[in-house]
Amino acid sequence: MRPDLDVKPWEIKQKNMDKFDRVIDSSIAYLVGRTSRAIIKRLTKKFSDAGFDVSYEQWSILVHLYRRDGQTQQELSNIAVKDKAAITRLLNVLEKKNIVLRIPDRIDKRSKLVYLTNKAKELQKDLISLVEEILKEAEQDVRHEEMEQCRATLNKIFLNFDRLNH
Amino acid sequence: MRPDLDVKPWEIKQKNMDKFDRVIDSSIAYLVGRTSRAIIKRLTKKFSDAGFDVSYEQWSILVHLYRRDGQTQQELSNIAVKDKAAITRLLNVLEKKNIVLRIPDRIDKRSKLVYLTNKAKELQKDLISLVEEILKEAEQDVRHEEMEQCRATLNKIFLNFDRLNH
DNA sequence: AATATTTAGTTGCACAATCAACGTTTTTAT
DNA sequence: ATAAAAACGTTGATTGTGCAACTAAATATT
Repeated sequence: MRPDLDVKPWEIKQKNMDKFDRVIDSSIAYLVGRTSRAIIKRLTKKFSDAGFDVSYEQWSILVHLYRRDGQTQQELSNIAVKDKAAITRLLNVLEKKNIVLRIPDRIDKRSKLVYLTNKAKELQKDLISLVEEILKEAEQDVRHEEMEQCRATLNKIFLNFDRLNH
Repeated sequence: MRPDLDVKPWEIKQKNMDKFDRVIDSSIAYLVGRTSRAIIKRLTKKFSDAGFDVSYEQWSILVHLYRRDGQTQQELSNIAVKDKAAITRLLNVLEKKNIVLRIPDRIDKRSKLVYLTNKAKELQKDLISLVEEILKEAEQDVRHEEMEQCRATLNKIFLNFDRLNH
């Protein structure tokens, strides 16, 4: 019984309770991770229930193109904070679905410019509506100022790590 | 040039700038997503630089076992907010690395109880130190109250979606 | 001008996440 | 007591991610 174990779990719990509180529950890493996954799950379901064959990850590229299309893959990689290889593959999928197209840049032949198709523009209104619904859902019981403050803090934390990651 | 495109990007930008601000930059989904990825990247590097062959995902299970081992896979799935299939596979890896072991529950024969090995306990102190360093890094320029508030808000948001996801 | 370095994008590899389907065991309902 | 429903864990299929190595093109160095 309880092989390979010389300390009982409740003893560990006693000794390190405060430490674990800091490292787990109250850890910002845990909180942002599970919140992120919960949002992804919700968005995935909303899109799919509404009959749109667009994954969260595809949306996360698409939304930056709705803001401004004709960006290079590198720019998309930076703004979406994803590896450029991930961008390549997401664009492969989006291109196969006829939602974007890649045009080689005439000036800098290394680059490709990514444009939205008409199909993407047909989707735009509906997808954005769904996402706005989701943002409303997120804000239940959260005052406007509180949300603003949370965004600001998350931004600081992101920048702290982003600096260290480069 | 600019094929399949009847609206210029700067026109889109003009028309919908406020909408995109809401849907992208200031969107909680975007912020938690990129923050989560930045933290994972940092932790992955810290662990690997320190010579520990433990991924972020493996750590995210391990930490809950450090708090209390002998939990079922279902319990781990709930607390880590991951699909039980994901837990199965992460435990396969951790078991192969001799960090955990699964013991069938004598009472409920459907369940398996997951225990830490001595090797896991040897890692414990070092891994937790590294994570505490990371949490410190996150808090640069963030006042204690501010971080508390952010955690509280994230918790609310998570619960809002968690409710909808079930 | 020739060479070295950097940059953009792609591919292979290893890893992880979710969903659905399945076998086994337990619990609930009839 | 038996049958139906639910719960636990595993597996297969599909999708997405990051790192490192690579090709082609642009920029910097000398």
